[in-house]
Order: sequence, then C-alpha cells, then structure tokens
Amino acid sequence: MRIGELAAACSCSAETIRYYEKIGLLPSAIRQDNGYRCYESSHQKWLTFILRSKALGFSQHEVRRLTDLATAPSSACHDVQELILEHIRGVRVRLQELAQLEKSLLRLQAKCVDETLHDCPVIDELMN
Amino acid sequence: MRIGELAAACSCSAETIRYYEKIGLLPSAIRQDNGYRCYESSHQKWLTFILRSKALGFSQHEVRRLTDLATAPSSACHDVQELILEHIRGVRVRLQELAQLEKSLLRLQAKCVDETLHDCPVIDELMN
DNA sequence: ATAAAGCCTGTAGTTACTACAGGGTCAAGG
DNA sequence: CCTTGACCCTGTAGTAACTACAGGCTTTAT
Repeated sequence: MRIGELAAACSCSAETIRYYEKIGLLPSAIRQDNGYRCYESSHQKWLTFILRSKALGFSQHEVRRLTDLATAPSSACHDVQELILEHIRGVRVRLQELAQLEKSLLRLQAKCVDETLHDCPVIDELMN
Repeated sequence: MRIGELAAACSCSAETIRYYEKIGLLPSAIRQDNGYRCYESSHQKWLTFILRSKALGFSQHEVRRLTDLATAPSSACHDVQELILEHIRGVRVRLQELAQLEKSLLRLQAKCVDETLHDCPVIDELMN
C-alpha cells in the first residue's frame, strides 16, 4: 500500500501520515527502491487506532501512552482504564468551565437593555 | 507606569503586554528617553478589556473585533450583542461535542469487564 | 513523448503565547 | 566610586498538532 492509499483508507491526509511517522507516533514504513513508503495492514490498524483516539480527544501524549500500553507485553486492561478515566475527568472539567463561561456570557449580554445605545454597557463592564 | 507595574496591575506578564503591542492588539506605549515603555490609565483599561475578553473565551480575532467596536465612533451596542451571541453559540456547540465525547468514553470504558485481561477489548475496539 | 498524478524532503505558517539569550539602564549599598 | 541586583530592551526559538507550500523526483496514462 502506498501512502495515498493508506490516507484514503483512513480518511486522513498523506501529510498527516508522514507527520506521525516523523514524530514517531506511527512506525516507519519500509521503502521501495524508488523511495516510496510501503504500508501493510498492521500500519493501517495502527493509524486507525491513532485517529480514533484523537477523535476521542486524546492528545498526542496520551495517544503515545495508549500505543505504549497496546504494545507492552503485559498490556493490562487496568492501565488503559486508568488513562480513559483520567481523560474523562479532564473532559468533565472542561465541560464545567464551558458551562460557567456560557453563564457569564449570558449575564454580560443581558446588560444590553437598549440595543441602540452608543455607549455600550458591555464594553464598559469589560473595561472598568 | 512602566511595563512591570502595568503587568502587576493587570495580573499578566510583561511579555504578554509586549506581545499584544507587537500584534497590534494593544496600542503602542510611548517611550521614555531610555527606551522604556511608558503607560497611562487608558492603556490599563484597554489591557483589562483584552484580558477579560480572553477570559470569556474570545479569540484574538474576536477580541480585535470587540476593540474595533469599542473605539468605533458609532459603536452601537447591537453589534456587540451580535458578537457575544455568536460566541455563545460556539460555546454551546463545544459543550455538546464534549458531552458527546464523554458518552463515547464512558461506553468505551465499560468494555472492560475484566481488568486483569491482557488482551484489552478497548485497545481492540480502537484498532479494528 | 509528454502531461498529469503521485511521491519525496524540507521549511514556513497557524494560535497565543512563554522562555530564553544577550544586552542596556538605574537605584541602593559598601 | 563601583558594583550588584532588579528591571527593561530586542529578537529568536519553542509549544501542539498539524497544514501548505516549494522544488524536485517517479510513475502512469494518453
């Protein structure tokens, strides 16, 4: 499989694949005589794993930890659970922050009693 | 006021202030003979405005739009309202995405029926 | 034979800063 | 008078996680 085919199969760009190889997230492809990268099904599984993890909001660092766990000889399910729970906690924190943000924004926006005002109370509140 | 004082007054770093000046978000300070930046209360208001907007999750681009509105001669409150509502919509979208993410993560994490497993079903699901 | 598509490497751009490196300036203490 | 330390200056490089070229090969199709 060449890089373009793998990219199409995984719905990502060839550049992303080269990038993942460069940073060591994806194992290097073997090269053909002309220098083209040559991939096998194991690479596709690996890439799928990376892309799905990203879609779940895992950072590169976390994905690396996951792939490490996936390849470790004693890849106990327990550690994977840990990582996911840790991530869920992070997601919940962000959820709360965003909810708080929404409240603040609504409160601020409600300051505008008269939309035709020239001296906007919102601007004023933000400044003073 | 020198840059360090302004930074302390606004609880941000001097580097951030220089950065905002460089990208044109904060008006340039006038310089003393020794080259030091010299700030007045108007700068402090401006910077407070920027920092509070950021705290509300506005991007640099949005902050720029806000400061443009704040200084426009016909700064109608209406446009500010628009910008805030637009931002609130964005926040709500992110809230929904995160909530969805949390659900997916919980579903995934529930795959682990036996934590002592060596062939983790989570890893398996992500890969195949 | 040639043109288009695909591949290669390497670098610059994105956001919103932070962290130096390598210097100049100024007030206080010895 | 000199030095030490705190402050200031500019400019560059680093962060995450890619994307978008530039400039140059190879392969494939017409």
